Amino acid sequence: MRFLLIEDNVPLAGAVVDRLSLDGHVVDHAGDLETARDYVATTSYDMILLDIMLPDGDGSSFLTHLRLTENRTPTIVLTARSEVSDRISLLDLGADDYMVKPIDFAELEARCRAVLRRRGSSASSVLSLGAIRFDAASGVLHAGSEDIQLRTRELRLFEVLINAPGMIFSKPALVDRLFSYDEDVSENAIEVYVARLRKHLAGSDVTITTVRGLGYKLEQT
Amino acid sequence: MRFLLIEDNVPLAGAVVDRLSLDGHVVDHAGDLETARDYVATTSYDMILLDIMLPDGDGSSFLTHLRLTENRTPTIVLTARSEVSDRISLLDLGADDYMVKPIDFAELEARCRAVLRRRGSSASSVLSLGAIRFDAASGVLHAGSEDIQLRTRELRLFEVLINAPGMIFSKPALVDRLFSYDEDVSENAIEVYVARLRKHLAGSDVTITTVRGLGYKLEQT
DNA sequence: GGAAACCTGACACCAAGCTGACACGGAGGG
DNA sequence: CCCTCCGTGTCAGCTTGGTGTCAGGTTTCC
Repeated sequence: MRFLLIEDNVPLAGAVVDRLSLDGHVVDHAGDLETARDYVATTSYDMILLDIMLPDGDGSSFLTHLRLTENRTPTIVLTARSEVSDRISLLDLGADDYMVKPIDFAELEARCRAVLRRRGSSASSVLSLGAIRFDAASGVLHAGSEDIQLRTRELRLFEVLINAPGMIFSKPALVDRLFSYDEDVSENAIEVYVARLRKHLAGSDVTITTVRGLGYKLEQT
Repeated sequence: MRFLLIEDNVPLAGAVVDRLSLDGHVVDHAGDLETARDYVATTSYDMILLDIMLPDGDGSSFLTHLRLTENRTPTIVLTARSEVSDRISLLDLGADDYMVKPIDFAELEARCRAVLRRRGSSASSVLSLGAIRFDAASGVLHAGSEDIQLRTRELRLFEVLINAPGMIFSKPALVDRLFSYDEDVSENAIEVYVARLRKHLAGSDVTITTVRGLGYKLEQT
C-alpha cells in the first residue's frame, strides 16, 4: 500500500513513517499543503493521513479540493483534541475517519485496516487466479499444496500484479510502486523479485511473463 | 487533442508544432510565460509541453502556479541536460514526465501517449478495426482466435497505423516515427516490420496495403 | 525487357533479462 | 555487547530473444 502522510510535526511524522514502513507500506511525507498537492497530482495513493493544522493552511480545505476533483482516496484526519470542534463536519467533508492526537500507532493501524476494508479497495483481501489463492492481509500465497509466507517486498510486488492480471507493468512503474522516492533502487531489483516470486509460483498454473522491452504481467497458463 | 507548447526557441517550437500537427493535433504556441498564462486562462488543453528556461521567468514557477490552481492538465517538461539537477524535483512540482533536449520526436510522441494513457483521459486503450482488436496498454493484438503479444517495435508501428486507418504513411515518415535520429536505420527495416505485422494479421480481415512509391496503409478488406 | 521498388528467409549482434553469490544492516537473542 | 539470522539490493557473468542488415528473389511499371 502507498500512503501519503501530511503532517508538519517532524518527529511525529517520522514515527508514523517508521511504523507504517514496518508493515511494508510505502509512505511519502509532505510537511505542508503545497507539497501534498504536488504529491497527489503525480501519484496514486491507497490512503491519505491528513493533519488539520498545517503551516500553509487548513487541512480541511485540502480535503474539500481533493473530493471536488473526484479523488476518492481513503483519508483519515489527524487532529489535536482542541481542534475537534466538530467531528461531523470533517466526515461531511469526505474524511473516512479521524484520530485524536497523541496518536496510538496500534490504533492507527487498526483504523487504516478498517477504513480500507470498509472501502472495499481490497475487500475480502483474498484474491485468486487459476489454482492459486492469495491472502493480501496475511501475505500468504497458496500455490499447489503449499502455503508460502511472502515477505514484504515480494508481497507488494505480487499485490500489484494480481490486482490487474494480464496488464503489463514496466520496470520503472514497478520501482515506483514498491519504493518511495528517496529509495534509490536499480531496476535489477525488480528482476530479482520477479525471479523470487517465480520460484514460489513454480508448479502452479500462474506465471509471470516477461514482455521484453515493456515489462512483466501475471497470467494464467 | 489540443496541445499548448511553451518554448522560446522558435525553430525548435516550429518543428514540434509541425510534428504534432502531422498527427492531427492542434498546437498553440506560447513563446513566454505571460502568453502562456493567457492561453491557459482561456482555453482547456489536453496536454502542455513546457520548456523550463524562458525569457520572462522560470517554467517551474508556471507549473507550480498551474497545480495550485487545481489545473491538472498533463504536462511534460522540456529541459536542457544541464538543467536536470533533479528529476524528482520536477516531478514533485507536478510534471508528469520530463524530456532532455535535444528532443527526439519519436520519443516525444511515445511519452505523450504514455502520459495520456496513464491519466486515462483517452478513454480505453482498446482500438479495433474489422475483426481485430488491439490493446495498446498490454500490447496484445487479437486477430482471429489468436492473441499475439507484439514486441516493442512492431507495437510502435502498429500503433501508428491503427490510429489512422486508411492513411498512407511513407517509409521515411515511419522511420521518423519509430526510430530516434541517432539510430541510423535503412528503410528496409520498415519493410521487414511490415512483413512481420502482416504475418500476425494473416487470416484476419485487416491488411497492410503497399501503395507503391508512396508508402503503407492499414485497411479492412 | 529492364530498372526500380518491394518482399523475405537467414543471420549475427547486442542489449535486456536472468541468476547465483555476496555484502550490508537491522532485529533479536544470548 | 557481540553474534547470528534473515530480508534485501547489488553485482558480474551468462543466456536469450528482438532487431536491423543483407542478399537474392519477386512484382510493378514504363
